[in-house]
Amino acid sequence: MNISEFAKEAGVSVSAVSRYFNNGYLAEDKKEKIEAALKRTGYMPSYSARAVRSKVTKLIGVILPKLSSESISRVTEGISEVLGEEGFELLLVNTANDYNREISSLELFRQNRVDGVILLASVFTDLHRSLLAKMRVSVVIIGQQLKGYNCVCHNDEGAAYSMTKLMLNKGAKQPAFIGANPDDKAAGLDRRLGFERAVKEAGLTVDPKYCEIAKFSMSSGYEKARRLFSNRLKPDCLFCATDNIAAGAMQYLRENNIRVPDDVMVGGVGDSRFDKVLYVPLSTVHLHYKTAGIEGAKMLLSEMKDGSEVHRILQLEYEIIERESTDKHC
Amino acid sequence: MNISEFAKEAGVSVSAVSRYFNNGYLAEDKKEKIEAALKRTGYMPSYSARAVRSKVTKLIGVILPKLSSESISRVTEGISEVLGEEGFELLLVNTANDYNREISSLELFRQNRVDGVILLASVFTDLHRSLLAKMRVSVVIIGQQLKGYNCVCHNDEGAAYSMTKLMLNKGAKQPAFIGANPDDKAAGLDRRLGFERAVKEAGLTVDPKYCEIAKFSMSSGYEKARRLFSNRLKPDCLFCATDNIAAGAMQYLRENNIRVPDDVMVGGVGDSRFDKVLYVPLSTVHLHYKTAGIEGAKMLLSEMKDGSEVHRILQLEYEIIERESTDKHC
DNA sequence: AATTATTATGATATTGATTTCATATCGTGA
DNA sequence: TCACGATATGAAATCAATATCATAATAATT
Repeated sequence: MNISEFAKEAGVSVSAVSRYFNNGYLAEDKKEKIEAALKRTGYMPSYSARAVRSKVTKLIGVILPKLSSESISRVTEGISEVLGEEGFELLLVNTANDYNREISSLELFRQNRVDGVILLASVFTDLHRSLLAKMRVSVVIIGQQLKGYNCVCHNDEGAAYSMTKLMLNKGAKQPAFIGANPDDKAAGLDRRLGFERAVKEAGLTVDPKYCEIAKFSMSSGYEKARRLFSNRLKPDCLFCATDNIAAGAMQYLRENNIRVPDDVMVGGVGDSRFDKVLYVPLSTVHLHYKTAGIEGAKMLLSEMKDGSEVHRILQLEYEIIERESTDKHC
Repeated sequence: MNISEFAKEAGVSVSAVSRYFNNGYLAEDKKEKIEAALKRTGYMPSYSARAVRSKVTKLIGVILPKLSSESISRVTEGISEVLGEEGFELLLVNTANDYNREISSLELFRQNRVDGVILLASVFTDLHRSLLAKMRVSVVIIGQQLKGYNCVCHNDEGAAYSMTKLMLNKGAKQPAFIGANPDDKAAGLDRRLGFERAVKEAGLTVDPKYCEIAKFSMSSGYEKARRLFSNRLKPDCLFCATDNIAAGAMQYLRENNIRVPDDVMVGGVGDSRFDKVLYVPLSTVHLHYKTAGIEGAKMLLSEMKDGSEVHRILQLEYEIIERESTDKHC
């Protein structure tokens, strides 16, 4: 059933029906006629047709590297909370860390499918930049910084610095590092730089033999810990770029009777749900993931409203959470 | 820029452009003209306009009770994998366990917004049923059973039964239970029934004093464990309806020097990532969440293709994973 | 060679809504 | 009483695409 059939059924004009759904001038008796007919027929206006004429889809495209990650789903929850409030729905694309899917979904969002885009990318290439430039809708980037766009990001360098410093302050002399791919500027590069700054500031040197790069999984953390500890290397503190990596690494330590924190202190980033129930509760850095989602969504809404060309970068701070894994007295 | 402006720019007819994007008959030289013009202009056809005429949105509505849950995000990952393959995108609605949002998103999906719907509901009311009946697109339900619809669900009763039985077989005589809201048929009621069947089969009785209902969170599990163990009650095995609840409960046991498994065995459901890195690795039941998403999506695709009125229920089986938390010898 | 199939074409109708426009009615202040 | 703004109305134009249709040009089959 379409609007004109429905209008006939209700005994009013097509315009009246449209006005009913769009808060135009409409006499009370017509409203009643329409409401009665709505109950009889269950008619609903077509969103696609509405979108053609009014150019509003009430859809926001959200591009994610994966779905089953605690940090990402917290961001998404924040986004969904704010946008849901304003009557927007999310068109979610899971790129599964696949570069091509990321590109093709940006293409997709150029087809008048969405009113705005929120991008949680990990890597930016030239192709990303050129596609983003072609976008005709507002774009907000969460988790990374890109000049010319509204961004919400975390102080990754600071978070890594503080956590490493916390361990070095307790007397550690041989720091080790398990990080992420440095192409990922935030979680990979910046957290590495924070680690290095703390090490250098403590008058120590960053030894590449004590540094590993892992994937974002527990099993990868386990594997890299094996490489770090199975040689004659003897790190006395270990900074991991994510809690998942840290949890995997600690599993290796446990299986090999390396005591935490007595033999090695361990620190992570992310404040994952499981941190406090690990066999040694894990010290970590809380990053405001949900807040990032909330603020990113608000930024998008305001950019969509003003159409302002001024872009700003909102960097959220962090909080150190100390638990037993770094509870050592010098 | 719209199709007719673009057609003029490319020097071909509007029909030719439409055929180019829809694999109709088209001569090679026109294809080339169009491709050249595409590069020059960056034209993209409007999806909304296309949807009005062709009644295909290439969008699947997915209704979830929350985003930041490991089990749910695994289901979603499975869904996204299969549907992405077929060129569908997900219109995600996070109901945040809010009954009204669930209803309103079903309403939303009646407005020709999506080609199909996947519903991960926990509770079914009459209003749910009547709205589902009004749906003009295919619907698949994941995680619960509802007559008249294609469903993919887990053997929740069996999973709970087997895990409880495992503990009782090791000599436990005083079983305890921390479950979920029984309005949630699958995770609440069925897992409770499985627990009860195992208890009765072992010749024991289900004592309500040893049963608690928790929310789906670690902190709620902690709280309910406190209530269970702080009285003079002395359970020697504890079945929890989810791993999150179990992890919270174990945290309480640890803080109160109640040994696992020596004093109490603990079993959960869900095979969460963190299970094996808990201070006592947790025995659990693996439910095929991702498979549920994959199979649900496939069901939806085939229902959309045939438009068949035959509905089937696919019940996925489970696998017991034994770890230290139940590793006790009688 | 005649007859079908297949490929190819572009004008026009159609989809289901909103927007515009010309016009009518009503209450209120000058 | 007149003029003006606010309220109200429905026909028709518009949005950006696809579907239909009538028709032409090849290719394949008898």
